[in-house]
Amino acid sequence: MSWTDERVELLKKMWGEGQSASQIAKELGGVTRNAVIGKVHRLGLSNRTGGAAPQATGKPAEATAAPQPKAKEAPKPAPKPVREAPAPRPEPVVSSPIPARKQIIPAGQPLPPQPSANEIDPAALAKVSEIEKKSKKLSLMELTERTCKWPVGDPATEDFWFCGLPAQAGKPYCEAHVGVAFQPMSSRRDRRR
DNA sequence: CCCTGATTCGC
DNA sequence: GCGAATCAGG
Repeated sequence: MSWTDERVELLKKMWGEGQSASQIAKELGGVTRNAVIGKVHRLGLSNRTGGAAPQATGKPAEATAAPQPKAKEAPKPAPKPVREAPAPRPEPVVSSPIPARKQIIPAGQPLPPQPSANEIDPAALAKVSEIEKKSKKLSLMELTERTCKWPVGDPATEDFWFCGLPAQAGKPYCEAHVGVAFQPMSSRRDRRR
């Protein structure tokens, strides 16, 4: 595989979105995460750690200030007659008059219980809410053995994805979701019969 | 152990 | 330019 314009473009896009190199590699196909990282660096992307780029072991340790031969402005006249105007935004998908909360039980394996009126650590719930913002929003096919398979949103709409954050080894969920998925069965009052 | 990006260097 | 190997860390 070679770095065609389209592939590079996708690389830039995904990298910009904060996707990991390995995920980008998987998306592109035919390349490893190393290839992606290498390309990222060659393209001049990477962290803008304006500060310092500390080397590994104290090997090199020289070159105080790298000379920047970039004395010219970035010419951006590229009219790029290719392609039409970028697609607008197929956004307005959800927003149907969905009554409060749907209690859909999709056929298939029993999905983990969505946080509801259950008795779960408020702290754990808060953590879940927080990490959901950072979720990779993976589709079903993008899940791997080591990505969090916690479903988010409503499976009946487009507003649905899987957490996708790195799952703990052996576990199906990431750290936060493991917290709410596996309860240390505490709030179960001794129910004598 | 799983993962992350960063760097090196032969090709 | 490319990317596997390696490194350094979480």
